[in-house]
Amino acid sequence: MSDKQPGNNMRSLDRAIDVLEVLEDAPRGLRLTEIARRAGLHVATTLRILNALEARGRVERDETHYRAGVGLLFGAHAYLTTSPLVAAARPVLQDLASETGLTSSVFVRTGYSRAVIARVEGSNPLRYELPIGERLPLHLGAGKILAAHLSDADRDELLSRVAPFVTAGGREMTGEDFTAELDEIRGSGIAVSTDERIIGGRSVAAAVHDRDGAVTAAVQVAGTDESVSEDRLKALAITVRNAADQLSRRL
Amino acid sequence: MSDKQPGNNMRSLDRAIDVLEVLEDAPRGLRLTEIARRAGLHVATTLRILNALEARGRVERDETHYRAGVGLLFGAHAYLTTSPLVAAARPVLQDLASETGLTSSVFVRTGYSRAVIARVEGSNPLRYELPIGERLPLHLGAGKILAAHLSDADRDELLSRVAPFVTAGGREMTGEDFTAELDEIRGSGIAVSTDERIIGGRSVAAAVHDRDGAVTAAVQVAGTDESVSEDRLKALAITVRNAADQLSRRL
DNA sequence: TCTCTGCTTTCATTCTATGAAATGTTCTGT
DNA sequence: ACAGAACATTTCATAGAATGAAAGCAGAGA
Repeated sequence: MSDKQPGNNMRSLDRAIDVLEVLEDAPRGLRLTEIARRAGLHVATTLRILNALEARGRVERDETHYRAGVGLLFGAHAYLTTSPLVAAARPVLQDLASETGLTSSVFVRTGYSRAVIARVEGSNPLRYELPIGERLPLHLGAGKILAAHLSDADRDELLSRVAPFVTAGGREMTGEDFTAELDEIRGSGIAVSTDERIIGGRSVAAAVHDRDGAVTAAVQVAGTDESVSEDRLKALAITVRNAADQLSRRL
Repeated sequence: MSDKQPGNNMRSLDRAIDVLEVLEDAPRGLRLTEIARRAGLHVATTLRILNALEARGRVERDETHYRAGVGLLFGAHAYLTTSPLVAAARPVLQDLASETGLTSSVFVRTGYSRAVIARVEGSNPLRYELPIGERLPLHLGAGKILAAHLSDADRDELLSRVAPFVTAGGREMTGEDFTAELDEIRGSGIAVSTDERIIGGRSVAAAVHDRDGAVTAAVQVAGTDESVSEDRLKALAITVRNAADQLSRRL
């Protein structure tokens, strides 16, 4: 899961997080052996970690399977209520959604993934389920605008993890293709994606900068390829960039 | 924070969770020394834990303060999408809310607190903010129905932590009062609360049992003391109990 | 400038965390 | 029903991670 980064002490804690990440990425419960395999840990070690986490409500189990526990809710709640970014994002998304009629979201990068941290549904709210906290790829959709501003080392690491890949729409991308696209995105400041993560879906995203100019988040509008039609793209690009800039200013 | 339970290995992991819990309970960022103080740990230890957590996105910091990190969202998402209880609760709450017009919730106990794991707003949705994952007391409101079914040891531990206490409405409760009320609640299977956690608020709650008969969750309807009027209580008690039983059967 | 408070680093020691292996348990297929 | 495999748990000796004291820094305030 995570490469052994030299200089990082606290091995058992680090491994516990490995275990948690395995659980977080699984759509259903997993057995001990499988968790150990995916986390790259010894079974005995994995068991001890799971027991410790279970004792604290961070993990739940039935007879045979382990899954995420209720205790994990507290952390998310704390993040959503204390993060200045989340607080700043809400009103911006509200405006963006009512102006465009599209579902508007803010993403943040963590490691080599991203997470939705705030979302306002557009006029036709597709699904009820709130996707906050879903782990999404950094190389597809709005993730690209975040990927485009990675350091060289981080970008290479990302490439080595995902490239080459195929989008949901069937487009094949090599590492070179992807790097080139990221350069383009960085130039224009806008990432447009069609059929990348979901077929029939299209999105427009722009980067949010913190006070130091570092890219910390992305603002996105998304919809079907009909609601985000080709001839709206130019206008949407401007709108989304404005929203992103507005959010940047609020930080 | 957590008593040293003998036989629990994985000390550093356990302490890391102590640190996380401190952060989760803080309405805003905290300084290193303060976190160490609240968690009952040495500053150096606390710092190492925070660094390890920060490296994994579980904690964020600005110049001086630490707070919960984005990485914590993933766990909550995983819990909400994989927990059978959450899945079973949703339709039951939907029915309950439309039948009563009241905000309907399911709570789960973790340690000596509880968490909202599912909620459907009633006819007058008070607040936009989604409270899923909020840590709430076990001795007030719907928490009582969970407290009423604790083991003797756990109940004593809870008492030692909170009793004596005063409700939001100003009622003073000693440990004996509280124990007596819990006995009553256990007998009737229903917990009614007025002005306990919030002034002007009233709720009715019933217990959910798993296959083994253990109490695993609580179903609650809540509103103002006007919307949950005295003369509705009898009918609501039956409705809520039915909902709880229905949920029990789905597990 | 000096002092106080809080943060970070260093270091020797201890005892936690570790993995191999043995033991116990639950599936699977015949 | 049985044998064999796969999985889960416990035990144990050892390595080295985690620990806390103390020293070294940095920043705030007087």
